[in-house]
Amino acid sequence: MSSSAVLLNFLHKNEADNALVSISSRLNDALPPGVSFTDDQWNIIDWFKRPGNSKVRNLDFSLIQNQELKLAIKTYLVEKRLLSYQEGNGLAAILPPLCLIDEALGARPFNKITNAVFEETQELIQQRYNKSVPYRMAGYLELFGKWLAINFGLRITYTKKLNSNYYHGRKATDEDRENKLIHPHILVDLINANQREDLIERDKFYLSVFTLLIGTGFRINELATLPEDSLIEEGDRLGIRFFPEKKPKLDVRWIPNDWHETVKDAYERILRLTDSGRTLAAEKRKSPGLDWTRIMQDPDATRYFVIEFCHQWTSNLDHHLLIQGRAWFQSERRYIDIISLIGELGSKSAASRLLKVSRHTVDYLLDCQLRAGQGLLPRKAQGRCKGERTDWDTDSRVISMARLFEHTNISKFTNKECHEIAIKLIEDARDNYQLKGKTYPLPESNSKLEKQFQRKERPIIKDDEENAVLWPEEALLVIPKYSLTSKRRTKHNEYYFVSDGGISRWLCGELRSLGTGKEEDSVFSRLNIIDPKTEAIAKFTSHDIRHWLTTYYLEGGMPSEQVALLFNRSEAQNHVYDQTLSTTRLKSLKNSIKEGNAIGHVADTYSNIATYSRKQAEEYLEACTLQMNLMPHGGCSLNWGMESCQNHNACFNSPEGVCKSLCLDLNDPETKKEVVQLHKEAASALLYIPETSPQHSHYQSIKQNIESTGVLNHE
DNA sequence: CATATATTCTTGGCAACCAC
DNA sequence: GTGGTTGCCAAGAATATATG
Repeated sequence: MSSSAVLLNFLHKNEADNALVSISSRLNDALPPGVSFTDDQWNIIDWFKRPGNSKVRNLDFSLIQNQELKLAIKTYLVEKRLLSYQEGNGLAAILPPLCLIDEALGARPFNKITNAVFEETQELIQQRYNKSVPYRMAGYLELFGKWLAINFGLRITYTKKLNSNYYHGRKATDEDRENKLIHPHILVDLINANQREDLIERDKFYLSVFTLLIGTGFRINELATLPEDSLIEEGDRLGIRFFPEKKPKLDVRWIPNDWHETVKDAYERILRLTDSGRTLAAEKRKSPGLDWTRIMQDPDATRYFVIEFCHQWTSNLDHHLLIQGRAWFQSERRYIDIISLIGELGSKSAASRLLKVSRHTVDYLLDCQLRAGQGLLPRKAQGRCKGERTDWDTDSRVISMARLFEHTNISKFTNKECHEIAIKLIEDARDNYQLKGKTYPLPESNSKLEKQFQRKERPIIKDDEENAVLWPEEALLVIPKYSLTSKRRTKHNEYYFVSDGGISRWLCGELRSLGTGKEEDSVFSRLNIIDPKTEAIAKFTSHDIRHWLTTYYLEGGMPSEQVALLFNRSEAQNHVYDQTLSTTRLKSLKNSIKEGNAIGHVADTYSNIATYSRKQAEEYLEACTLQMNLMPHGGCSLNWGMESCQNHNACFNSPEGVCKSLCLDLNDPETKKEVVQLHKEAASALLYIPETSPQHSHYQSIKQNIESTGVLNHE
C-alpha cells in the first residue's frame, strides 16, 4: 500500500475528523524527501534551519508497538510541520514522551486510549527524567491528548498534574546561576590569552571566535552562523550583524565601547584564518561534484562511477604514455625533450647537472624518448633499462587506486565489496586500456545514479519555507577541513563548517582527554586558567556568558529595557529581567544600607541598631528588605499588601517630609537619575504654577524635600 | 505567569586517520 | 594490515525564552 493510502486507511478506520482527512494528501507531501508513512526511520534533517555539519537526524518510530498509535503520532508530527512550520529540533523533542504512551498502553488497542493511559505515561516520564524535563514532557503529552480528542473523538481530557514551580522556578534557577556566575578574571585571562605567542592553531582560532561571544552574548548557534560581512561601523558605534534565533526582532548587536578594539582585532584574525575556507566553499558550490563517501557504500554506484573515472582518466591527453619526441620526467611531473636538451648543452653530463639528476637518469630518459618514438612503453629505470616495466604505481600518469583516492578525496573503502569492484576495474583500465594506449569506454549513461549521488551543498541557515538564507561561502566560520589540528593533514579540497559542537568541544574539552593538556583538553586546562573562587581549573559553557553579560550590564547601571533590547528580547520579556534587576538592586541597596550610603528611615534604624548589635541590625535589615518594593527612585519598605500608602505614593511629600518608608540607594545611578528627574519636574512646575495655587506648595515641598536628602549632591 | 516552542549541553561510539 | 588515536556526528537530556 502506498504511503498516502496507508494514512487515509488509518484515518477512515478511526473516523478521523474531516478537517484532518481533507489535508491528508498535503500531509503526505509534507513528509521528508524519500520518507513514507510506513517507514520507521524518518531522516528529518531537511526540517532543521541550522543543521551544522549533520546529514542525518532520525526520528525513530520502531519502538512503538501499537501500529495505529504509531500512525497517529506520525500524523501529529507532520501536521505540526505542515501547519506551523515547526522546526526539526522541536519535533524531535516531542517524540520521546509520545513513545512512552505506547509503553503505558501495552496490549490495549488504539481506540481504548483513556486518561488513565495518559496518567500512567506521566508516571513513566517522572520515573525516567529529572529536573525540569518531566513538566515539559507532560506538556507535550497534554497537547497530543487534546489533538487526539479533537481529531479522533477519543475521550481524553488529560491535563498535566506536575508542579511547575518546584522544578522550573525562575527565582531558584537565578540563584543557582548567581552562585556560578563567571568570575571576571577568567574572562580577562581568556581575552588576554589572544596575545600569547605559544598558542596552537586551534586556540588561536577559537579564542578569537570566543572574543566575539564575550563582546556580544550571542547564542552559540548565532555565533556559529555569523555571516562573513557581519562587522558594522557606524560613526563611533561598532556592531555585529547576525541571524537571530527564536523569533527575532533586531539583527545587530552593538558592542560596548571598551571592547571595540578587542572585538575588531578578533574579527580580523578570524577573517584571515577563514579566507581559504570560503574560497573552497564557493568552488564547491559552483561545481559540487559527486558524493564519493556515499558512492563507495553502494556496489552499483561504485561500479558506475569508477568506470566513469577510468574513462575520464584514460581519455585525458596529459595521461597518454606514448608521446612522440618527449620523455616523461616523473620527479618534476613534466615532459622534456631530452634529445634536444643534450644536443644544446653538448653532453649528457651537462644535462644531468642542469636537471639535477644522475647521468644514469639521463640515459633512462633518453631511452624512454627513443622508445616512445617506436610506440613502446618505458622500461624499468633500474638495471640500465634492461628489464620490462611491470609496476606502474610510481608513474603519476598511470591510473591506480592511489589516483582514485586522490581524485575522490577518500582515503579508504569501508565497504569490502565496493573495494574489490574498484580494484578490478582500475586494474582492467590500466592493463587493458591505458598501457595499450586505449581509452576506457564510458558506462551506459544512468541519469538516476548521476542525480542520486551528486554532492548536495546545504545552506548553513534556512528559513521556514526551507529557502537558503546563508550559504557556506557567505559564512564567517568556514575553514578547510582539519586545518585546526596538528594530528591530521589539512584537506585543501574539503571544508568544515564550525558549528556549535566545535566551539563547545573546544571550550569544555573531550571527556576522555580532560586534564591531559592535549589538543582535546578544555581550553581552561590547556591554558591553565584558574577560577579564583574555587582555585580549580575554570569551567563554564557558552550560554553562561549570556547570563554573565546580562548581569554585567545591569550591575553597570544599564536600564533593563536597554539590556532586553541589546539581547534581542521582546518587550514582554522585560519582567524576566526586572526580576534579575530587582534582586540585583535589592542586593546593592542592602549593601548601601550597610555601608552607610543610603538615606531613609530604614537606613537610619539599621545604623542605630548596628552601634550596639551587628547581628540584630542584620536581622532587621533582612526583615525590612523582604518586603521592600522597588520603585524607579528608590525602595519602599511599606508592606503594600497589608497597608495602604498614606502619601498617595508621593514619597517626597509626606507630613514628615520624605516618607519614612522610602529608602534611597546613593550608589545606584538609576535611583539618582530618577530623583534628579523628579526634582527637575518639580522645579519647572514651580515656574508655571501661580504661587496662589495649592499645587504650588505641593511642588515646593517636593523640591525642598528632595534637596534635603542630599542625593543631588552625592557623587 | 503558565504554556508552548526553540535552543543548548552531554555522551557514546563509529570510522577516518596515522604510524609502523 | 594492524593497532592505537582522534574528529566529530547523532541522539537524547536538559534548559532558555517567546507569547497570549
